[in-house]
Amino acid sequence: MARVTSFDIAALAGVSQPTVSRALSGNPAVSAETRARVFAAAEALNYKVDKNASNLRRQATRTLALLFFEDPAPGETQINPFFLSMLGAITKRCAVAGYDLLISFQQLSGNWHVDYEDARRADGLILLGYGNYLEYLPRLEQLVQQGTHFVRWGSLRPGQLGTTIGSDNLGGGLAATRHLIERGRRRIAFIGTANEGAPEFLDRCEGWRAAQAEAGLQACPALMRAANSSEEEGYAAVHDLLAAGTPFDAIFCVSDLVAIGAMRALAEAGLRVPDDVAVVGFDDQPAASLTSPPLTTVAQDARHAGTVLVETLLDRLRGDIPSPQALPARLVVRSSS
Amino acid sequence: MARVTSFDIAALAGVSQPTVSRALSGNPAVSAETRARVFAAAEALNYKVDKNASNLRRQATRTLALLFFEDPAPGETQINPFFLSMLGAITKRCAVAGYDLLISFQQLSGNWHVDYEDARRADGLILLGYGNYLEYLPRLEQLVQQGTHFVRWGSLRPGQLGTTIGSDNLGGGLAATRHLIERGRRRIAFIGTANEGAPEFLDRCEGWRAAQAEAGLQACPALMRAANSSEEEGYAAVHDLLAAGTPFDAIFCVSDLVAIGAMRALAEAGLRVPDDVAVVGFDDQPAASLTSPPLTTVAQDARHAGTVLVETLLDRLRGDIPSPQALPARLVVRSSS
DNA sequence: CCAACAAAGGCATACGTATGCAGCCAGCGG
DNA sequence: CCGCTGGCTGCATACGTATGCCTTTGTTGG
Repeated sequence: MARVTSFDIAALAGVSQPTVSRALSGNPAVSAETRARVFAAAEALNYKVDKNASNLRRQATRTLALLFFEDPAPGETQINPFFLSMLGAITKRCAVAGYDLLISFQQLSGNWHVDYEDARRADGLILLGYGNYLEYLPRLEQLVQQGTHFVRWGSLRPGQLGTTIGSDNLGGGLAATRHLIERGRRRIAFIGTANEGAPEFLDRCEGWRAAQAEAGLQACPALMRAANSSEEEGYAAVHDLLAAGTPFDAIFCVSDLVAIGAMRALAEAGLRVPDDVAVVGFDDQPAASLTSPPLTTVAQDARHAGTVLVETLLDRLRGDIPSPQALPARLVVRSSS
Repeated sequence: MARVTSFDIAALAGVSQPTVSRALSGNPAVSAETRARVFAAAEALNYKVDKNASNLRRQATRTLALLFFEDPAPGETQINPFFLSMLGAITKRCAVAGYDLLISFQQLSGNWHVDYEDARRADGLILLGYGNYLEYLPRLEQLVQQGTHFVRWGSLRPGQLGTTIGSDNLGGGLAATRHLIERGRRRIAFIGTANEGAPEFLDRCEGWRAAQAEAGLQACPALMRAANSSEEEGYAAVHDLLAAGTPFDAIFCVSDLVAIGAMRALAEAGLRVPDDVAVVGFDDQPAASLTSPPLTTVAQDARHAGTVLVETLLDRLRGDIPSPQALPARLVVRSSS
């Protein structure tokens, strides 16, 4: 069963191969009746354009590549559900726009695989993932000079390459902490890594600080503990916090997973949520509504985020220069606060 | 900045373009020193093969396509974490094998997009997802005749196209139910859709039935309720079960999400888990260990499953005909039973 | 009635690679 | 010394499409 090519269509429709190409791509120089004949022939033979040939000729790929940067933590096997939901939305939006999506996982700890390989296969790149993959951005600079566009998910900072889309992490941190203050909490702990290696977390931390300043309170350094996005680290952090003895009546965690670990540590210590300690998370992952008590958290809309990422990238491909965009982070109040 | 082609490498290395091609693809007819010169030149110019041209010439794509069939349930936006973990493993395994992965979401309810389009872009297909996408398999038959190979994740039944890989659903159902019987439960409910539209669930149901038969018990139809894989349906099913009045002391649920919903319904009715009613789920999703009490469940190793899928497909591409394979489903006992 | 012009479609070609085939040269046996 | 073999490389070409350019035909205005 030989391949069906545009020459076959041409023969069947009684026209030349170039006319087939023009007809199928909507070139207005083709008359309506010719176009109809071509379409009928293509339909009859179940013809599909060979994208390799088409892309080769046009020097474009109609493909976007998603580079997912994995957490370098060894043994880490779970992918954050947040990113996965995003992936679903990205995939769908690409399909709607007629773009293919190529997925590539990048190990931050290991070698850098992106270089020209991926760039040649795709018109644009979407950067996504854990950790501070920002340090790799300079290596993208040469790609940009070759005409590759990209967008990335992360923390909005000035002077970045490509276009950055991210949650309003500062606003989310503010909302969460204000909420705790409104509920009468005065000694609010912060659990999360707050350094340049995790810019989003740093922004959330800044919200925690600013909300307290607004209320005339002072963020207490003794109530900060580092934790990346895992339950174990959340557990360990609160365990440590309790051992240190500084009193606190609320915890703002940088992610739901951390919050779940935190609640486990509190329960073990015989503390009640929210009576003794209120807990607020971040993400609104599915698990957040399943904890006991259900977790108050800051919701990020992963599907919307994915859609915006793709649309922004498509804008760039069209030549526009879209501005960075902060997506809303909305407080969802449940029973843990 | 013009593209770097194999002609540029040829010029720099002082050889012809075909020699470059041969050297880079490891053709043994190229002498070691020539090969070294070519590699050095390619390195110097940061040359990467143009896959469009390469694929066009070779009539192969070095690409696998993942067709994900979505639940037709309207408004369903969450992707099952199980599939998402699988996706991660699939992606990684493809990368290791030097294949690209193209991802395409298919709406069962809507149009069928696979046809020749995807097939032309990929050497092989991986079918994955919810619902009974089996009914679409006949449409793949013509693809198979065109030389496209595929593997699918699902329930192992004889006479299927491609190669099927799936969990040992029957064994998992057996293990879960035997466990409940060992713990002294005698009236075990089954929550899950048990019809041909969800073959995996049907297999799990069969395990439930068989384990009871082994113990001289009889599976009670009055203790069965339908539910697909959502918390709401699990909740509604148990709600309904309680209203019906038939007594029961255990529930085997087809998924963790259903089990979580079930536990919520039990809690609302004032029943204690596991004292009054034991609950067992299926999947061992991350959320399973976070419920209170932590959920006993049947674990499927999603990452392993993804790896096996890719390896099986690669076997097929090499011309082997791998057998269907049932992957172990292992009981994880926690406190809900 | 002819020139000028627009519409429609054909011709030729290029995109970058991989490969069948032929050629060249060195080595070796006769 | 010649012919043969085998290792290595170059030549020519094909993969299937898209597009610049030219030709053909029909139309219109002067």
